[in-house]
Amino acid sequence: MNPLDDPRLTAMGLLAEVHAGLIARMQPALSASGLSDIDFETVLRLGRSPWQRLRMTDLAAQTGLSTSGVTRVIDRLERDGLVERVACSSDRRASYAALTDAGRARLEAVLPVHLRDIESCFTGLLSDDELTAFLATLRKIRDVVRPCATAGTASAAAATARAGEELHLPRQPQQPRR
Amino acid sequence: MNPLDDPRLTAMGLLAEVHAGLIARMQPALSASGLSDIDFETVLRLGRSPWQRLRMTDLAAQTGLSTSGVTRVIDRLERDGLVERVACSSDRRASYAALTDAGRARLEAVLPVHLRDIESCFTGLLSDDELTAFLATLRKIRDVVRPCATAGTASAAAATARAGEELHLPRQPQQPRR
DNA sequence: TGTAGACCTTTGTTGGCGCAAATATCCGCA
DNA sequence: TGCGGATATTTGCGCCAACAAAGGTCTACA
Repeated sequence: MNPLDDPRLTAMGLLAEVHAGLIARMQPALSASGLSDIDFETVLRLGRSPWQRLRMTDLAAQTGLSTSGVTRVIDRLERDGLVERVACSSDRRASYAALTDAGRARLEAVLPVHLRDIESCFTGLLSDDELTAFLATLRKIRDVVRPCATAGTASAAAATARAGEELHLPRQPQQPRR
Repeated sequence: MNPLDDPRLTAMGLLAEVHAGLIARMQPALSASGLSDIDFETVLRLGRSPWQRLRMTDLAAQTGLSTSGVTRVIDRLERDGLVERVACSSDRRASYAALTDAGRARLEAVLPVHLRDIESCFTGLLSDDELTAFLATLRKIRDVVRPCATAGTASAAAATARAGEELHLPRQPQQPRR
């Protein structure tokens, strides 16, 4: 049998195809709201974070972008008024990217149609049991390939101190990023 | 409940995270062989195709790249001697990208470690039943988001004529790509 | 206190990719 | 045969992101 038809390659290809296909399906609704893919992810992550803000570095860790990439994404979003930079009072090197009211509004405006997209191309295709099993499998893989993607979230902060009561979280010993 | 914590967003995020994480895990082995991610996909798809060749347009359809993107990928691979352009005898507009012996060798050299990577971060984590169910779910989604990603493959050609006997497959009525 | 090293962010540079336009070719139809 | 529209590939252009370097700041330790 041809080694190029190995079922592991097929499995990997299938996963990539599904991911790419889903992204392509979501794209139109997002760009209709003037948000690129990565813009949306950024704004969403900010919206989900305590005080709707995140340090640049944490945003980079969560999104997988380089820190310079984050700088420019926030440049664009700040130019459009969806995000603003806020100096960090406890560490003058750092700055927060904080969602503005306009950013929050933009996010909430796209959300319904985006959720409908996910529903119609993904979650809605599966039975409850099937979806549950699928997500459990994904989590199993995620825990192996991405052990530390929670920088700046409540759970990560809780690991070091009672979190969320002060905005300037103490530095935590970050696992080397490679 | 915060609409930003909708389980559909979580599901989508999980899938994206897994995909990105897996890609990141595969990267080192591939780039150690001098192949970028997209290079590897291209070479692999050529290797799997009849006569180890594919028309530029079909390659674009399979990879999701634009046709100009394919032009430049093949430019690079041809410069490195892994692929060569072959004129199509039945259609002087078209050209094939054909895997060279060096390309085939390069592909077979990376394959073992790449398969081991997939095994250790993905398929090897799951029981047989779990993997089967996972792939079935992926196929279900794939069929919805990507109904036509088989351009230039045997199955696609078989739909129009007894295929594979002549290299210059007859044009098939391509579903509009948008 | 002073200093070395780590850390956070930004900026210059480079390479990749999509879009639109240009060129060559094919095909159906009068 | 000759023409118009469709198709295959390439090229010019602009945007986006990674990498590397630079400047400012923090922290541990002597």
